Amino acid sequence: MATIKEISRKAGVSATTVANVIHGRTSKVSPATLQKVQAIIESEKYAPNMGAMMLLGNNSRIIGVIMFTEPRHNETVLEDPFSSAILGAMERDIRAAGYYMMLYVSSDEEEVVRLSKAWKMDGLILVWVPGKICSIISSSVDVPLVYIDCFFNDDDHTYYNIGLEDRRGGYEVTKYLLSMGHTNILFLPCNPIFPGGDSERFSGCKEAFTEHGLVLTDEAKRPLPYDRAKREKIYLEITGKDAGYTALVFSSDYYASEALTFLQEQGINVPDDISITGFDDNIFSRLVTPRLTTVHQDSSRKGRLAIEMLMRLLRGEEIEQPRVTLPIYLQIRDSVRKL
Amino acid sequence: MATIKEISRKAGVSATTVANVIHGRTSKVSPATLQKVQAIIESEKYAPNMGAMMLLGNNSRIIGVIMFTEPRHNETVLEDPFSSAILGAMERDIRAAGYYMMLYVSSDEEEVVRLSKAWKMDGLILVWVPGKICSIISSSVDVPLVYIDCFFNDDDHTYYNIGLEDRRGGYEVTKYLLSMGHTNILFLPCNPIFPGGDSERFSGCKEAFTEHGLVLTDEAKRPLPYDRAKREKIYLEITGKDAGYTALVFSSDYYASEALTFLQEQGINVPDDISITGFDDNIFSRLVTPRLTTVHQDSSRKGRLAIEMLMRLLRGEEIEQPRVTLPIYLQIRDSVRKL
DNA sequence: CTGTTAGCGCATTCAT
DNA sequence: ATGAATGCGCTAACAG
Repeated sequence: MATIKEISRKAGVSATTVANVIHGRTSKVSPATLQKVQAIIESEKYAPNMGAMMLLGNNSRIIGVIMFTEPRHNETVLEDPFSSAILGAMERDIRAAGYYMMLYVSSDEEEVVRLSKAWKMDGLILVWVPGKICSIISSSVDVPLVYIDCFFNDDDHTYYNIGLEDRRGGYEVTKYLLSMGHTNILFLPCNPIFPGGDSERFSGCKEAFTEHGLVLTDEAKRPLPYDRAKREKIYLEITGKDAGYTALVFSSDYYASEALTFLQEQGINVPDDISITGFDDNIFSRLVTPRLTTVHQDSSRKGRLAIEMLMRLLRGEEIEQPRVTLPIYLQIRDSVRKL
Repeated sequence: MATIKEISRKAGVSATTVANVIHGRTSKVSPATLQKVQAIIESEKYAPNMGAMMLLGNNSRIIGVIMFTEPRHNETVLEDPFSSAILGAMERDIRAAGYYMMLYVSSDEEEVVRLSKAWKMDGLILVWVPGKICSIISSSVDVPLVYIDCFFNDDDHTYYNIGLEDRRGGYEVTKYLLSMGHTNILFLPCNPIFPGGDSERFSGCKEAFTEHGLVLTDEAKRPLPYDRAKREKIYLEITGKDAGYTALVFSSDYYASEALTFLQEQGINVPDDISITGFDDNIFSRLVTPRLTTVHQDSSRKGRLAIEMLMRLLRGEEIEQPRVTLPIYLQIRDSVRKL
């Protein structure tokens, strides 16, 4: 509430002197005044008006964190431990760097652009933005931008992205399934939340089949709806005898765990009746019984690296590697049966 | 980037006219000018400078969401589905109401006060703030404040809080355990994240014992440390024969699931060797085997109600019930054995 | 060492 | 119907 002007009035000095004290320019202030002014600043609990700062410097120290997801899915998106881990890591590092975090869930690029301008954001983190939209945002926003798990179609801009070996993830898990004798698999992406990554992962699956002398068609891909009841219907359908699948390849531990638990409750045994694999290797995969065989990724590291890169960009440092691809590895547990 | 002034220059009109167009005061602008100005606003992608707004109106449309937790715990706090659910709900409703969400994890009340002033926040949501600190914050901040899961010591202020029947939660679960023959129980709070609620829950446990003609002493309370390895040591220790406990009463599904899974891996069977109960009834409780008997609460509703109350306060509406206590119920599943 | 001033972008009041 | 002027809080350049 207290402004510099008020403090200067109370101290009987000019606003500049107060500003000098605040900014530690002690050489420009006499010790006596310094003491007096500091005391008042303390007692008045002075806090700079960020609005004035924004007006002045054209920046705000706000980092916008945009989860690019459909509104209807909002309530759930933060509930996936994958999002939470990224978010938690980013919040901590943004704060540690002396910035402020504004969190926004939206799938409207115009809104994102407007937001970043209105708040004079110093930088943006964008999660799960479809390729075409990345280029729109990149060309409309003129502050540092770091994407997480995005895939780009053009090379007009230098995109900074923290990604993952998605393709290799799909490849490794499928290769493993093939080695266990599974040739009838179904890939279940969490469409449309993460389109780019899922198609990469599916490509990896196909690659493993090809290498094995087999073919995996697009028929082997079944996107999961947002509605839980609908998903459960699908789980039953695809585990029926007619379907003939021996393994379900999920694109997240979240849905894999959900399916595993649901199926067991329905008397369908995992992995005896059907094998299941996940993706992420988050806490869910260790909680369920049987524990999930899954593809490991370090999601909180994604958040950390994204902020680290953004801070580098803010300092104007050179980025030697604008596109980071974090490694995955196959975490074999107990949810796949050898045929 | 484009300012009103720039637009007015391009349109060859005054800034006031542009402002009139922006604010829909069409009666004060001729149709021709309106058209022309609107076109330029559109093409320039005008976005108001929130800094100027803050300076002008002394408010910012920012809602601060403060998770009051120790720094070292930061990375984990958002990973508990309980936090995520609240957070997801709040983000959505804050955005829907045309406000912006600034997320901050801190356990420094001075920092919180400074933050709220610096950003001229319109309102604050405070989660898990210890009682003494609530009164400090409430007296230092002069915008609407809604607490979540906080407990207050004084009555100097009108506190707005979205709470839970914590005591009854502890009571119900303990009564159930007693009815199943368990008289040697250990309560495991997630100290010190949630001090008020945990002591309420423990009081409920004691109450059930008293009602049953028994006494539960403070010995039956064992706070869990942040470090996972240390927790696992505790899990082993308290399930040893020397300890003699027949049931572990956790204060969150998060730790209950962790313990359950860990113990099963160590060859300690749940519920045959030891019974376990959780608290929250989140997704974890349905994922583990055996499924957790737990105390149900609707955490996303907590978030929704908090924002709803804050919006009422912002509109200056009367709040008939400043302290909401959401109901719990006992969700019986399979993690407790009848002795 | 200390004070004065201009200007950042905007809404508002008061002219014209 | 349109425009000019003011001030919100702050910093930096400049003047004393």
